[in-house]
Amino acid sequence: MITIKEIAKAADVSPSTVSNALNGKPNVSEKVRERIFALCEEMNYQPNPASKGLKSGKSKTLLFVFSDFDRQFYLQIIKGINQYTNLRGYDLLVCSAKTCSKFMHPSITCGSIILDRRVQDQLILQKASKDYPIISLDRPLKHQGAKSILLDNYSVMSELIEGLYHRGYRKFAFLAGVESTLDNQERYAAMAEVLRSHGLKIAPEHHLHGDYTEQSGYQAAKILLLSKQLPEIVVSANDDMAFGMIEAFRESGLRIPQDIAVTGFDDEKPAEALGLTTISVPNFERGYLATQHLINCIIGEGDFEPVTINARVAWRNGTVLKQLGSRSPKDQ
Amino acid sequence: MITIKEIAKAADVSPSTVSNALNGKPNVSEKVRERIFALCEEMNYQPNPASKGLKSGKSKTLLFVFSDFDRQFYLQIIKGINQYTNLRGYDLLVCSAKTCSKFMHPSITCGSIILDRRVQDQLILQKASKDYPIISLDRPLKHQGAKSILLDNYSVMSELIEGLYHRGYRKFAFLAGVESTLDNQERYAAMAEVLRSHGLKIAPEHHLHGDYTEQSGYQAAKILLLSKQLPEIVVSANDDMAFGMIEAFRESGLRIPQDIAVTGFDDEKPAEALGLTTISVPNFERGYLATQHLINCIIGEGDFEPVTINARVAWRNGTVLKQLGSRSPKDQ
DNA sequence: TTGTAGGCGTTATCAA
DNA sequence: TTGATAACGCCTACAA
Repeated sequence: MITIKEIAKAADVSPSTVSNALNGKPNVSEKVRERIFALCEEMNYQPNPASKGLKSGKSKTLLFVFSDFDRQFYLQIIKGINQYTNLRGYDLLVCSAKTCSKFMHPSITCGSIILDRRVQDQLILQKASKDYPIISLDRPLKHQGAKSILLDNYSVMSELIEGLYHRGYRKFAFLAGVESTLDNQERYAAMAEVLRSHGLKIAPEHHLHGDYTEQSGYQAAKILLLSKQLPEIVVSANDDMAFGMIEAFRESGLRIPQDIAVTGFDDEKPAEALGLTTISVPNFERGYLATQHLINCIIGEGDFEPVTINARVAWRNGTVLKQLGSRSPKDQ
Repeated sequence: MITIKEIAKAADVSPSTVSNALNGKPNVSEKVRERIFALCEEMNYQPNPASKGLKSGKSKTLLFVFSDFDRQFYLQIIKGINQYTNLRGYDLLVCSAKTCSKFMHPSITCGSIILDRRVQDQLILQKASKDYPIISLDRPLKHQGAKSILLDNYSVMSELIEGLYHRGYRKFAFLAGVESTLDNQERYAAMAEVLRSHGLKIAPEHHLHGDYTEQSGYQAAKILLLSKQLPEIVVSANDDMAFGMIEAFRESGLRIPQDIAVTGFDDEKPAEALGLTTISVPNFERGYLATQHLINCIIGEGDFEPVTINARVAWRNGTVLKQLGSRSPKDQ
């Protein structure tokens, strides 16, 4: 590797002069500057970013941590992050939970956005500080240096269930995601509460379990089909599982939405083509906003109060009937 | 930031002893080692990766460069890269073209995989060397230090067109992507050659142009609909444009595939649901393979000969008729 | 078993 | 306008 020293030797000046020239300092003569630039070109000099970070300690690079490369909507989040990062003149680096610890360091990056359940809370708390702010998505944390951006699962899920109730649905099933996640808990709590307020509840055999994958939705549907009584509608904790269910129902000859209705959560790309009623999460905006907060914290103009953002119900007709008929759901 | 020095002071030993302890060197007594570890924990010591890379120069971190956060199938490539990277005990960093130059340096990463048209050939040639190998996807390069992994567009496109010919199609249109890209050129050349071998060619008004986006496909279809004579089939240079076309045709009341057939390229997720006949590219495998070659080059066991991989035609019935009828295509 | 000293590539300070 | 020197945090001979 060519270093500043070798350029200096070739240009017959001192290393500091080369450094000054390269950094556009005014105290270098035009003649010398030109000579140095020519030599850098010629010798293919590549500045060593590690040593640069050593002295200065500042990096102007943000880190985004995520691993779940299956979930397409994450791309929208990256897009939002990427766009705002560029806007403010920062660089973006992406890595997965496995290796993020190493890169969450002021000498490499100056802050991070975490969207990866596999990152331990403890690691975030350990790394976060006013000098190294961290934004965590979908993960409530109370810490000076860590700021949470949360989705208001509860409100939007309530809106969905209310809407379904008013369309005439009474017999609900819930397809849960990973039980331990806060998202899942909130989505379930909202649903249960709205139903309770209408004197309804979910039958135990209609409380289904998946792990957010399409396959688990397929399996849950197959199991549901064994039960004596089918629900009128299955509310899935995410789209992927809803897709799996729909496939399983269709395979069994059930018509959707006439025989059984399905809703999702996330509004992934195929949801629109399928006409799936689901929850549309403003992912691009989430990423954008997260980055905005992060940079503000970095430059000392942000606070560490949690922020909540809203989603909306995307009503579509492919998987939910407009009007079920309040008492006799099967007479379609 | 807590450094090794401060730990040393607190533990009342020298910095080198701390370094030795932390690196598991045998020349540290159990007592001292324990004291040091406890203090690191207590003081929340975070080793500075930049300085580590300074001396050794080796990083065991790979870089993947891509920006096109819209194209979903890139996720599959990352998945493949990520999986193999983990397998070999390396770390993975992802960045976009805009900032990659900075991170393509031995002090940060030890090699990169480039899948981003916006990265200039020149930059790759400048950075690549036996000590810093670069794998470029879909970009032919001849250079010691850079290895190309290319898709055999020509063969698979020939197979598609032959198959369509044998199904009875005669009047072909081609919806081109960005003209300057090699991918597009090869796809067109294969199509033209197969048609020529059967004494056919594409009418000038049936040579359509897009830029790989869904919207451009939609527009191209609208323009095509103005022409006096419609083709029997439009072969699109990618899926996204095919999706746009299909939407436009349907809006105009055309039935697909009865009135007009469509094929794509990429086999993106929605292609299956739509029944779109398209080219399925083994993206996960490409990523996996690219990483394998990269690491082999890094450890000095690879070569820099280009590699070609094969795609396959995914025949589906939603957008192409099984048998058009060799002479009278419209009598469906 | 521990400590000292030098170096990695760059930047900043200060002197020439 | 330039150059010498020290410093950033860590590692590694080598000396004690």
